[in-house]
Amino acid sequence: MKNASIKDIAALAGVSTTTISFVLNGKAAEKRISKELVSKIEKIAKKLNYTPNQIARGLRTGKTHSIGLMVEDISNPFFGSLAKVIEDEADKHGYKLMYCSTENNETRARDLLKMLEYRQMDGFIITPTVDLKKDIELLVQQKKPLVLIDRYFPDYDTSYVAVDNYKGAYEAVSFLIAQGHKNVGLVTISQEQVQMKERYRGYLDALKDHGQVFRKGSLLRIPFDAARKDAVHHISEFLQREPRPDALFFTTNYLGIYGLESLRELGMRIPEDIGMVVFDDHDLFRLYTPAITVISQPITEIGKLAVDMLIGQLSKKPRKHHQHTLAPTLMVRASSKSKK
Amino acid sequence: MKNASIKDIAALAGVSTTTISFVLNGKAAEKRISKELVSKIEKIAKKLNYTPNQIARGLRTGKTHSIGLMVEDISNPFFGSLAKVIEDEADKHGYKLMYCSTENNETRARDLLKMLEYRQMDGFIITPTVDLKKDIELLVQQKKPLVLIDRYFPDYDTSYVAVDNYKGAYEAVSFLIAQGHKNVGLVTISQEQVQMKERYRGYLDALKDHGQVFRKGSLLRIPFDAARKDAVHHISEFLQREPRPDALFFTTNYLGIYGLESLRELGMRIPEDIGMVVFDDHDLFRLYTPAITVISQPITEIGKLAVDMLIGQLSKKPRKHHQHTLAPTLMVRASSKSKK
DNA sequence: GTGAAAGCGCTAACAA
DNA sequence: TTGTTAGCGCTTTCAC
Repeated sequence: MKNASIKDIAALAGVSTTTISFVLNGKAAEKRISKELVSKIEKIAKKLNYTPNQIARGLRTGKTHSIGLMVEDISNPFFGSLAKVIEDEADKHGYKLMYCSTENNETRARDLLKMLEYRQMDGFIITPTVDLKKDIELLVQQKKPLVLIDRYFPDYDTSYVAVDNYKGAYEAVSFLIAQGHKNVGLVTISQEQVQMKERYRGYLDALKDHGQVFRKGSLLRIPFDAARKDAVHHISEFLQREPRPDALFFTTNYLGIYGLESLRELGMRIPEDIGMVVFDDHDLFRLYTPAITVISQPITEIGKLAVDMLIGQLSKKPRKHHQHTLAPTLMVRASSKSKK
Repeated sequence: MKNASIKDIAALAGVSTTTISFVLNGKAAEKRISKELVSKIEKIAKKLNYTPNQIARGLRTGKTHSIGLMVEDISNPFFGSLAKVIEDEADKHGYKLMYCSTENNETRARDLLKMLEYRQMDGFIITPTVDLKKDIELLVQQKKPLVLIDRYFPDYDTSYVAVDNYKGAYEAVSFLIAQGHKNVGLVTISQEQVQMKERYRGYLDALKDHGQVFRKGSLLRIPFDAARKDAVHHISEFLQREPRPDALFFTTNYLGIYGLESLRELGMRIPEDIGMVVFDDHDLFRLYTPAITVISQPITEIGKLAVDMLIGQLSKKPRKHHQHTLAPTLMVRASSKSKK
């Protein structure tokens, strides 16, 4: 059984498709179509189980009422939660999401962006990979509604909502130092994303401002796409190299998780043997014993803001780019020495 | 700047849109279009940065190459991971996903399904809510490609891929009993979903088969939409009612997480004060001290199978419904007494 | 108050 | 080897 079309209704009602279209789009009053006709049409539509074909409508109106959402990895709870907030918020405005995970793979990200364009998304909310700048620029030039989240291009003017990564990292590391840790190491990923650079910079400045010197050996970079096992292994090796760090700052939640695995393998105790702070919260960190201190991002706020900004672009003609940098929160828990 | 259309290319190349369409759809050879023309057209297309409008194409072909994915909650790592597998697998076949979270809300689920239909999804992968049966039946009647995941309707014949929930629960509870627990309680949600019913049944049968009697007081049902705080509170109360259970089986990962919070609040030790097993794995359970024994679902297999089944339906005409019930795995860790 | 007809961008019979 | 044309389902202008 094919789906009923506006034509079928027209045939049954004995009127033109135009009238049907008017009625079904709530323009009956405006067009002063008779009450009887309206109710007759509505009855037929209901009986035929009519659903307007959004593809056809989209072709005609140029609007799909769909938003393309590109995150790094939907299975990461940070992005999963963000996606959910975005979905809810978009829904309030009548938009649906087509989503995809870049997995931080440049080629994949580029292909996905193309696909989203092909599919005529009305707007985009994107966690860009480093090399996606050119493609993003193109979108902006074409005046496509677009909001970047989680990261952005420092030297290119787009709308984005991110978090003060520098500040978060600075606070995290300063906190570790204030708690009495003498040799804070950094575990980060090996990609040059702004937010990671900022977290790195925050780490360096915190060391400097508190009279600690940065040693190259205190830095561990793990490939983004490293398998869990390999990543854990890297961290374990890192932890056994002299001079051993007495605290670690992890720049992402999954690195923190790997870290916990590694510490457990090595039988190291937190915070006696090593202190730690992680960027991004997670159920695991909250409930771990001892509970892990984290830098927590305001996920709901990020998501809502991103959608609202996009909706703004979608509706208003003359658009300006807006940048929002939200403050992350240091959630002090028990994963560092107590102050001395 | 508007997007270039096939017309623009045709105008520039001085040929008809048909020819352009053939060339751009790889039918140049078949239609024996001259090499020069082909390369000329391709050059123009590239210069105009041409991207075919999939909406228009979709309208014409009736295919959107999109799959509607409805999960319970994308921010739950179980569904997040599943979504990722599905996305990857669908991508291999050239399909993109439009996704949404039902949040186990019937009205919402129904609306979302409608939206996915409006948007002419070629097929559907769905985690249905209990009352969605009628709507699903309608889809099946219309011969829409459809695969249910995680749950299904026992009395309605559709394709689905799920896990042997009964067996998983039975094993979990039998294990707890075998480890010496005398009073195993059940913490589940208050909705009548098949998979939950099955887990409940597995629990009851395991008790019976091992000579334990079921007491009503050993059962706690938590509303699906309970706020974290309330849920934790419920569990805490439950744990303080006499006679206290000496082990708990949680039917979902988030219930298990709430449980952990509750136990921590009450200062109860695992497994000395209470043993536990959770249905669904999670980083938290794996890394918690002590590590929590779980029933783990084969997420990758579920996702791949679901997509492959759907693709099968998408391509082949005469379709049969296939049901797959995969075996979950008991991952024994340290959250129960040692055998005595 | 209602209808005819054009057209959104693309594909695919059918022609030439 | 290439072009003409109709049409996918809907919206919308203009006409009556």
